[in-house]
Amino acid sequence: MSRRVTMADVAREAGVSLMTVSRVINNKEGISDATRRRIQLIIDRLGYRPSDIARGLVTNRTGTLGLVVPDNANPFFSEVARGAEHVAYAAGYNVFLCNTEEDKSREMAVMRSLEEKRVDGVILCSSRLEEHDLKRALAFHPASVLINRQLHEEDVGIVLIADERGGRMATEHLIRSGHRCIGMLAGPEDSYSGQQRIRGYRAALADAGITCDQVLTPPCPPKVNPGKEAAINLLTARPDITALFCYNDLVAVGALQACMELGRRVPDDCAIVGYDDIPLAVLVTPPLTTCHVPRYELGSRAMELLLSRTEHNKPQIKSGHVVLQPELMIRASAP
Amino acid sequence: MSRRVTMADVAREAGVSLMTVSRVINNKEGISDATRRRIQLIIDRLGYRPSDIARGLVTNRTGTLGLVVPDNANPFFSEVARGAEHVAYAAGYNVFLCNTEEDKSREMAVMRSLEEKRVDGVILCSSRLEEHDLKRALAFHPASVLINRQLHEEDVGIVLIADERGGRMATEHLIRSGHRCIGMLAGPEDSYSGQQRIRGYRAALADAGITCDQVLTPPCPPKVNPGKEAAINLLTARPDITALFCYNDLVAVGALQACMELGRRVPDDCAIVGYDDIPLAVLVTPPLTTCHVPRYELGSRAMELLLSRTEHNKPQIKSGHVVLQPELMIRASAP
DNA sequence: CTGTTAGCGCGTTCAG
DNA sequence: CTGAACGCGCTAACAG
Repeated sequence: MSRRVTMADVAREAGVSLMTVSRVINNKEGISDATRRRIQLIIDRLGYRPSDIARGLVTNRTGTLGLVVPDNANPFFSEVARGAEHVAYAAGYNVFLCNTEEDKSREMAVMRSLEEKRVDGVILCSSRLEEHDLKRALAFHPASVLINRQLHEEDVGIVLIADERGGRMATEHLIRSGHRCIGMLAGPEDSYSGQQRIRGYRAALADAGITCDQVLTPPCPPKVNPGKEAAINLLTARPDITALFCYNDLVAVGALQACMELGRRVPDDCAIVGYDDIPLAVLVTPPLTTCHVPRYELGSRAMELLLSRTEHNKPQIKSGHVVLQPELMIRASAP
Repeated sequence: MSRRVTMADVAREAGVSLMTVSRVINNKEGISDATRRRIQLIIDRLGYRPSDIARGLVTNRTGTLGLVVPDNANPFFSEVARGAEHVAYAAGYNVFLCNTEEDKSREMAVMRSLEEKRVDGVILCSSRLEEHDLKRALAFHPASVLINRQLHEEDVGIVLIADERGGRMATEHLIRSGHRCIGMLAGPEDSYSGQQRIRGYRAALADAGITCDQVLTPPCPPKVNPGKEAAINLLTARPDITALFCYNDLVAVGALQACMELGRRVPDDCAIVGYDDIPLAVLVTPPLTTCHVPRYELGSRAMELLLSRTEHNKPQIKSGHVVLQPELMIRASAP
């Protein structure tokens, strides 16, 4: 490929000025249909592609957004991403999907890189950053939305799951089934949603007059194998536990495997409740009782919020604060 | 936020010229350590971020690459993406992860959008495009690599799985176990890897002296539910089938569910073999016999190839053609 | 309806 | 070791 076709090439070929070509490209008014068609033909023939780079330099907008998630391989986040991307594409935006791999310093690095790319806005999902760093990371972005993370700050949209309520529902379900010694595999300690779920868990126990025990809520990375390990440790240390509430479905699947390995039958010897309701939840044996979370909607709502903050012609979405409700799905792992 | 901090602001503040600042940013030689440190300090204090947009306009490089996959929610592709992104990040690149949702027109649209973003190169994974469209789509990109897709064209890197061999291994395993009527849920008809896997399947049957039957290889979208439907249809139409070879593990899980619904026990009444060996394969009951594919490596090798074609200082990787080997993992669904 | 002028923020010359 | 001028490809604002 010799040299890229530029607007000037098209203009010369058509015998018009740059502006005329520019107007055709951007579908602006004030061009006769005849010239418009003629120029479009030349554009197609030459294979001209407008440069978003050059355009971005002058308009100060890139048509690009950032979406930062802890782990793209987790079906929870890939579905959130689907929701967000769908809305973004429909509005003509592209999105950088960035993985932090549950790592704070990578999260900071990613945010900086997105700044340098001059994205028009960012969605930060389940950020693990401390408040100070988070504010700094957001400050230089033209618009931003948080998912699964609270922050007291004007100018940032927030989309949350009612996780305390979810944690409470899950735990109450286990209590109603007669369980009195309920452990929780609590997920990452710096996860906001994890903290909320624990609150719900504790509140439910307290309401039932069951004394809480710190030992019963060990943290763990939110994946299958760490969940399995944590479950083995907890169930070995505390054989009196008859039920486990898990930070998410991946951890719950790990717990399932742990029970199998320990010779504990699910749900008879140990009931298990997950969180998220990812597709995997109904594919394992027994199927997981879990808190359903509207994952796609989490992403799409966040993106709508972001776009409304980005495109000033659109009516700003009234509330910058959306709370979505979880729903308990009762299946065989904790009937 | 009032106005972005620019290089000029830094230069003015430091009492030096733009060039001096530029040299510091890009770690170029010919700056005294003293000034370098002094300017770095000012950069940090002002929160200056170099604009990749402006830089891209002059250098003609964006530090951005495209990665196009059919379905980001499929664990196979998310792992390929992990491999590719890991290599890209290590080399200082960002990547646009783009979903086509198994749709050809979206695939074309995505490729065009990537052109306009002026990415430095593209990896196209499991492209469904016809040869003509594919060549056109690649032509305007400075560098490109194909995964799971053959194409006779100089200047494009290719990373493949030996899928014909994989299909053969899977089928031979079933034949060795005594099966004589083996169906195949063949996946998308326009998938190159699907076509290769069918070839392997047919070759194995032919070698064993088993007559092939077109009816036994219905295509289906590569997901759980379509796989389930296809399996129900096939097993209902041909109850004499005692084994199914599936395009991928998602389809195989669908087949598993179909068998459960039809009251067929796996593997006794119907053996099932999948493909890919995604994490889910060992989580379902019974665990799937499947062809393991080095998914992460598929992505990382492809990205290495792409970078070697993008960065002219690096030694070009000799062969632009990499073939990775699958490996049969024998588990309970087809012992 | 179409063209002209100016500059977006930076890196690449080439001179000091 | 440092700086001044120029242009990357495009659009905004204003003329005609």
